[in-house]
Amino acid sequence: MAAGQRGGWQPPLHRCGVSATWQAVRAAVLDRIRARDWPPGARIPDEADLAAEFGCARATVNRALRDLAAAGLLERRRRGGTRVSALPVRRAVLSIPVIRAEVAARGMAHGYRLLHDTAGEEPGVGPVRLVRALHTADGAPFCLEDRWISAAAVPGLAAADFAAVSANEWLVGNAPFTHGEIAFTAAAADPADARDLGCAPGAPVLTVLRRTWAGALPVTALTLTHAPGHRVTATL
Amino acid sequence: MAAGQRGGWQPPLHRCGVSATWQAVRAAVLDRIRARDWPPGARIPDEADLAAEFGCARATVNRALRDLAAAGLLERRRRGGTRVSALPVRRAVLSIPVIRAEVAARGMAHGYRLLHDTAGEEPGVGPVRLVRALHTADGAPFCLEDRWISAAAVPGLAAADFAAVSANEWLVGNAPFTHGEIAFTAAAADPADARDLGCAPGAPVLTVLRRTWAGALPVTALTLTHAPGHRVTATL
DNA sequence: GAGTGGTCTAGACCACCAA
DNA sequence: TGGTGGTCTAGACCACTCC
Repeated sequence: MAAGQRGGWQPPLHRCGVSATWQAVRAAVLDRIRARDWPPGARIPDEADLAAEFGCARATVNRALRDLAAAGLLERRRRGGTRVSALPVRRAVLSIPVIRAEVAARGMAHGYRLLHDTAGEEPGVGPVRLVRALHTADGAPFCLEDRWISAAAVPGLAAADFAAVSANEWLVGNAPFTHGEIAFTAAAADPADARDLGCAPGAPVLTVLRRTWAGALPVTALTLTHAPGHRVTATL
Repeated sequence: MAAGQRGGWQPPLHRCGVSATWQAVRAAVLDRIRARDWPPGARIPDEADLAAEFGCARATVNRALRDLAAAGLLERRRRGGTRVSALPVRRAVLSIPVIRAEVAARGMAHGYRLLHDTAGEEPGVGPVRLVRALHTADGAPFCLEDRWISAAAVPGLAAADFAAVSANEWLVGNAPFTHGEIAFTAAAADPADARDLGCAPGAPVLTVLRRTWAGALPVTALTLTHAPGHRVTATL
């Protein structure tokens, strides 16, 4: 679904109740699913029927049902109709801001220090720039950013000054990507990370691995090692 | 957008190229953003102008732009127009299947054992059922499920047999919720967790905290403690 | 083959908010 | 207050896929 529609929301009262909005249709369908009026696995009426029932256009019903399908509550197939998911795979939207914005959103002052910046070679990628930096929040270590950046995929890379602007932020504006993946895992802080993060060696730290591509070309891969206690949250 | 449209996709060739599809419009706009034809922060033409340019209906442009806004690449405001995000907050969609399905998706056999099941009281919630269970994958510990379930919010709770069906799965069909939150953090395995998971005490483990509500009523809260090495992944 | 969802169109009204 | 996005409509054609 459109993430922008999440959060506090008021139903628009167009046309003063003359006809249903797509949100109203979505709510009505959701109620029937939850009331087990339409039990898991059951097929629900087709769009034309629902449109007639709700007194709206088919396009309105379509939008409502598409939204519920995107949320994992319905499964739709051409010719096969629409069914209530038997085992709904709920989906949560994870926001991934620039680290500086993430720290600022917590009401803290963001700091940044470049730790290492060298040239290297990444197998299967070619020449890369290797960067390690520390982000701080109100002066305390927030997370370590370890990454390589492909020289081939990022024109102007050599000229970037990562002492002045974090690679995290510079890349946002200078290295567009088409797709990527992200993974979360727990790890024990290794001695170097522990030193830079100011925590005990072996302390459990949340690491975020991210990798992006521009088409078939790898752009960058990074590991964010967060200070102990860090949480990543999302809304269901 | 509809999740069903992700993945390998071929542009529909309706009308043999006479007019643009919304995906084509989205791709064209994306190209201009990436080419910095429309730099970060810049205002882009309004929907009517783009519709004229692409030779399609405004609704088609609207759908394309809404999709890009949902992905965090555009910011739209009535009267204010549409702008390219200066600091795009990328969004990733996290799938949250039932644990049994998650294990099965990895091609492993799911196992389940109830460890504890008692009545209790949760401050601010009232009487709850406290459940602790272990999920296994091919016989090896996969994750610990620790949760409370509100008796007030879940009719039929007392009759549920969590030795036969995991609470995780039973709740999917029996305790609909309206909203919830999820958080990831790294922790050190405490002695009890270490024993049940078969890992060393103090080992770094990924914990997932989840909490759901039905309207204003808390439904359940759980902690999933995953075996060391576990990863949670999503696509950008 | 035929039923269902996916999408496009052209027009319309409305809500919101920046100029 | 006017311009912009948000949405609805009624109709249409098409793609997919189950029967």
